[in-house]
Order: sequence, then structure tokens, then C-alpha cells
Amino acid sequence: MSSMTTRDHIVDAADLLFYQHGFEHTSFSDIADVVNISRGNFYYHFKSKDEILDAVINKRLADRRMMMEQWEIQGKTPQDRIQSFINILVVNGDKIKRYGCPIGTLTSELAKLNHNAQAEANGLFMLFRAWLCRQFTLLGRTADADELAMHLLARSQGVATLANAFQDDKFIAQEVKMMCNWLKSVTPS
Amino acid sequence: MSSMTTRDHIVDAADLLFYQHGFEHTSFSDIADVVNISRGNFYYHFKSKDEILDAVINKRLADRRMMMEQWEIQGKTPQDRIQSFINILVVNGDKIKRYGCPIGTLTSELAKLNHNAQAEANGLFMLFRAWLCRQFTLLGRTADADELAMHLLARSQGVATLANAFQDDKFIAQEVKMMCNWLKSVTPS
DNA sequence: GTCTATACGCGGATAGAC
DNA sequence: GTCTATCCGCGTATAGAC
Repeated sequence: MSSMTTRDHIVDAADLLFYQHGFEHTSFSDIADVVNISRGNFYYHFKSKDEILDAVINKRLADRRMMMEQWEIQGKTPQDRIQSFINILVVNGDKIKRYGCPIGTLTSELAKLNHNAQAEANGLFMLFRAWLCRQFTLLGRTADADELAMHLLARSQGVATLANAFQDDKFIAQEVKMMCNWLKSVTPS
Repeated sequence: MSSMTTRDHIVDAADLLFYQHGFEHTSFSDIADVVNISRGNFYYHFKSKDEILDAVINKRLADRRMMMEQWEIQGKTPQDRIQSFINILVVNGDKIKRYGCPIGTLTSELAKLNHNAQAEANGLFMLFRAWLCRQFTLLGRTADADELAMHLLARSQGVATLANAFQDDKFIAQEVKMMCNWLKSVTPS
């Protein structure tokens, strides 16, 4: 990617490091080591560490929106698309076992830090919530679409948390299977 | 509590602060302010911050064991006891909305820090897993008791994470109701 | 046991040369 | 745009008086 600016490299590296080691635990030095720039150079691109966090959240928002667009293209039925959401747990299984869910662990950390960016980070959850809600509505569950969306979101969060703690492969597979059955059970025939 | 030693006071304060603000974000000064001792005095009672963490984890283990003993006394059937577990989400609803689950958020943080105490903190999850497993076995689900235990644990973790992010009262109530129905559905009649 | 004083490194942030 | 040099506060930890 020759079109990648230094700023983009910083945001990419920060995105990964914030996920792997947490926002607070990631220092400018850590990011600088990855991007191969000096610490002083950060302040040409960002005013503060919080501004890097903002950029990372916005990148994650954009990434997830693109992912959902892909799901919409590939999945013809709302079932297929919801299934794509569930499958994240399998596709990203290894990362989740190591570091948990990128969204859930960020919102949890920012809540404890009482950080200004809490609301923006929650936007990531809201994105999935609204998207799932739309899919369940298309599925015909107009009355309880949002409830179902929140339920599925919660299930996947719980699986990520325990998969991270227990490092258990079979557990993820088990739960994904149960979620598939659940999806069938809420799909009007 | 006149029998409370300074050490106990430190562990109590650390327990609360680690929960509210996270382990890394809690400094000796923060704890000292609550306990009303000087920073230097910590090192008479503990060799390092990590030793305080160990003590906090052990305290949490003891607290949860006591809680389960209470559930065993109060609940005559395994259903009742599992119901007590589910009810944590309601009883501690306000704290969970603010700070998430004390166990889930600690294990997540320690995983990101790659901290030595990860295994000990996971012991908290294992305690609940084993206890729930025993209850499901008593319920007659000998074949899949551990699966059911993990499933319920995951559900409650997911609810805690989303309740924390969305600050939604109705959501917790909804999910608790669904978990009750689920419990009925897995109870042999 | 508890205190004060202090060491020491790291983290975020700034100034200014190139 | 990127660098080096530097500031400053905070955090853990230590030494030693009381």
C-alpha cells in the first residue's frame, strides 16, 4: 500500500495494539516501535493519545460497516446474514481466545477508565445492534427484532469472554451450534 | 469491625477499586486515600502490587464460596440454586451497569496485560463452572452438565457486558426472564 | 506498624532543529 | 514531516526514622 500515509500506519498499529494489550497499557513507544517513527513525531499527526483512540474507533466503525456490506452482498436471506455474524466467533476464533472481542473489551476498559470516548466506542455495539435489528425485522420478527438483536449480541459477547478465559476450542463450536439452532427457532417458517 | 487488620482494609479497598477502575488504573495513592495510610506503609504488608492482586483474588474466591454456601442453604432444589445464580444479575444490577462483572472484567484485563495472575483469576470462573456443573448434575443432566454450566456462565457474562455498555435496565430484566425459561426447559419433568 | 523522604523509570507532551 | 532533546508528573518501590 504505497498510498498509506504515516497517519494510517499509526492508526493501524494502534488498532492492533489496543486490541492485544489494551488502550491504557499501550504506550507511544509501543506504537512507535511498530511504525518505526520517533515518539515526537506523533504530535504532528495527533494532538494527544485520546485523538489516536478516536481515530482507532472510527477505523473500527468503517471496517465493521464494510464487513456488513459484504454480508449483505453474500447472504441473500436475512438468515444467511445473521449466520455470518455468528460465524465471526469461528472465523476469528484464535484471536478471540487470545484477546477477547475487540469491541467488548474496549467498551469495558473505557467504562472503568471513565473515558470520554465511551460513547463513541459504544457506537460500535450500536452499529451491530441496529444491523441485526434490521435483519430480524426482514426475517419477519418486527415485534421483537431489537430484543433478538440484543440477545444474540449478548450471547456472542459471553462466548468471547469465556473463550478468552478458558482457551477452549470445543466450547466455541458448541455455542455456535446452539446459536444456529436458536436462529432456526426464531425464524418463522 | 475492630478485628479488621490494616492488611484487611487494604485488600477490601483494593478489591473495590480494582473492580471500579481496573487493576492497572488503580494506584497505591488511590488505595492509600481510601484506607488512610501512607504509600510507604503498603510495603510492610505486601511486597508488590501483584501481591495485593493475589490477595484480592483470594478474597473474591472466599466471598464467592460463602455466597454459594448460602445458596445451598436457602435453595432446596438445584433449580432454586441455579436460579440464585441467575438472580445475581438483578441483585447486583446497578453495579454491573456501572462496572460490568467483577470476574469477567478482571480476567479480560489480566489477559491483555499478559499478567502472571491470569490463572488464579480464572479460578473464579472455574469455581462457578464447577458449582453450576454440580447443580445441573443433581438436576439429572449428568450427560451435559458442564455444557449447560458453561452456557449459563456465558449468557450471564454477555448480559453483564452489554448492560455495562448500554446502561439498559429493561435489557437485564428481559434476559433474566429468558434465562429462567431456559432453566425450565432444561429441567427434566 | 506507620511514617517521611527519596530514588528511579516511564508515560504523555512540548520546543525547536533539520 | 520527521527528528532529537527535554520537561514534568505519576507510579512503583526502597531506606530509614519514629
